[in-house]
Amino acid sequence: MKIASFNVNSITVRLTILKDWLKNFSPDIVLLQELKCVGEKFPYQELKEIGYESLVYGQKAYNGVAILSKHHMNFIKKGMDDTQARFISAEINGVIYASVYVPNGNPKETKLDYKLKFYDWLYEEVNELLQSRKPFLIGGDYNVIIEDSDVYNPKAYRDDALMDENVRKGFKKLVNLGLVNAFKFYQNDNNKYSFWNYRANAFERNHGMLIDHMLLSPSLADKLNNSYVCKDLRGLERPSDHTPLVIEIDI
Amino acid sequence: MKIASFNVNSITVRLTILKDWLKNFSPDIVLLQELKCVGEKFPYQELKEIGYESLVYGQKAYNGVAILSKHHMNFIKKGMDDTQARFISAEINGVIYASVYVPNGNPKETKLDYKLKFYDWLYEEVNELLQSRKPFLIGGDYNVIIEDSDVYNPKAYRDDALMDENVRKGFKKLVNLGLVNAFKFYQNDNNKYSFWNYRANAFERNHGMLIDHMLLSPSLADKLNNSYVCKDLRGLERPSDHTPLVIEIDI
DNA sequence: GTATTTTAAG
DNA sequence: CTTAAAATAC
Repeated sequence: MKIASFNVNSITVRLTILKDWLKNFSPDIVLLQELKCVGEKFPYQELKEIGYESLVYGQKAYNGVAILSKHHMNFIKKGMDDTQARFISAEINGVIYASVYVPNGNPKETKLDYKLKFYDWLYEEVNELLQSRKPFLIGGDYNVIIEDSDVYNPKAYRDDALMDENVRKGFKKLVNLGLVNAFKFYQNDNNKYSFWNYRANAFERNHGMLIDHMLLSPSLADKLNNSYVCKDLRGLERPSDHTPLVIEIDI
Repeated sequence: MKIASFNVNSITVRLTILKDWLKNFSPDIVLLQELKCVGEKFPYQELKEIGYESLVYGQKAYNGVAILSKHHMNFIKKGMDDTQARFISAEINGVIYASVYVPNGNPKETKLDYKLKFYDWLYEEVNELLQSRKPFLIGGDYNVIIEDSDVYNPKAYRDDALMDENVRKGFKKLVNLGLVNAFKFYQNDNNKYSFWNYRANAFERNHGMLIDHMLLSPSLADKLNNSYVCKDLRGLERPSDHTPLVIEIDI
């Protein structure tokens, strides 16, 4: 079973790339972020025609998350609040899947607090999920560089909200609840980053970073077989600045 | 010889339509309005490659006029002032050609005055041209509906700056200096309008108006053979809201 | 650098 | 309705 997380940076602009990828790559479940699209305008029908049901928490100009699935889904919840659509979860065949878009947090003066508050909220969510005793997975754009080797030039990001000490702690606290950061077990020089800035030919120069992650409950982690990014999508015409991050599990 | 006036509503967006038309229709001289483009970004080279020299009075977001010619041009002047690029003139084989983009004048409360001032300025320009004793032609978007039959629904425009009494007088004063309003001699039910609003399927319903005009000095008017609009351009993908207005003269 | 919104102009 | 710009976000 293939499960992917993909920050599309506008579902509208990326629809062709997304559909082509779904058709060729055929993931079972896809967690989407940065739809930049309200629910009413989400392309439900176009995705249904190629075999995917959609569950959407949309928003006007920013944010917006969704879950696509080949299998039947039961909606669970949206979060963190009504003002920013950054979390949605669903149950599929007894497993809970969540798509998360953590705030970027820059500039720190005005936006870091909300990001840290979001991490606190996410911590409580994971706690609830653990108490449910169901297997689960939370994938998405966590907007955190968890270690210096995850970015081409860590010094340039020293003061960025992506590398903020408390943000890193927020992420680490999640993992330390007993989750498995799936991609980290398969990361290597050719499978290292999930994001390349649009500016300054960052992709061509491989000036990327890893900010998308897939966190698995212990029961799911037992079945983990592989994890990688679909780097080729970043080289297409009008790409997202993120690539899909994929895990393969034995269910 | 075919001479055309065409409000392109952005030279950038209309470049393909314009070039295709130039190649197929092959006018000798084209007066352009609403370039919405600064001189530095004008597509001189692309037009030169298909046989046209360009003389441009550009402006950033609005206005902007130009003259395209297959024949050698001598620049004469730009006007009316430095703040709004709405007039440019050149001499070609002893004849003076001017491209004019009269202000729309709506809302009247704030913009009619400048429009009337522009008509006054144009009146002085025509006087100077008459005194030069050279044949001349001033074509463009005059933003005036000179008679009620020139618009599909005159009542709806009763209070519009396009039908303002003083605007009509301003235009009539120009003509009364002894100019010939070329299109009027050939206007008929199939050759009636030069503009259709983008809104409400105006073109499909033929809800158009005539606001582009070509005014000829008496010496040129003697050689006038025909005048018409290239209505087909309005039916293309991403058209201008105006069509080219053409005259044919015997020189 | 890419994408969306808002505003202005028509 | 279409275009362009400016502002915002990332």
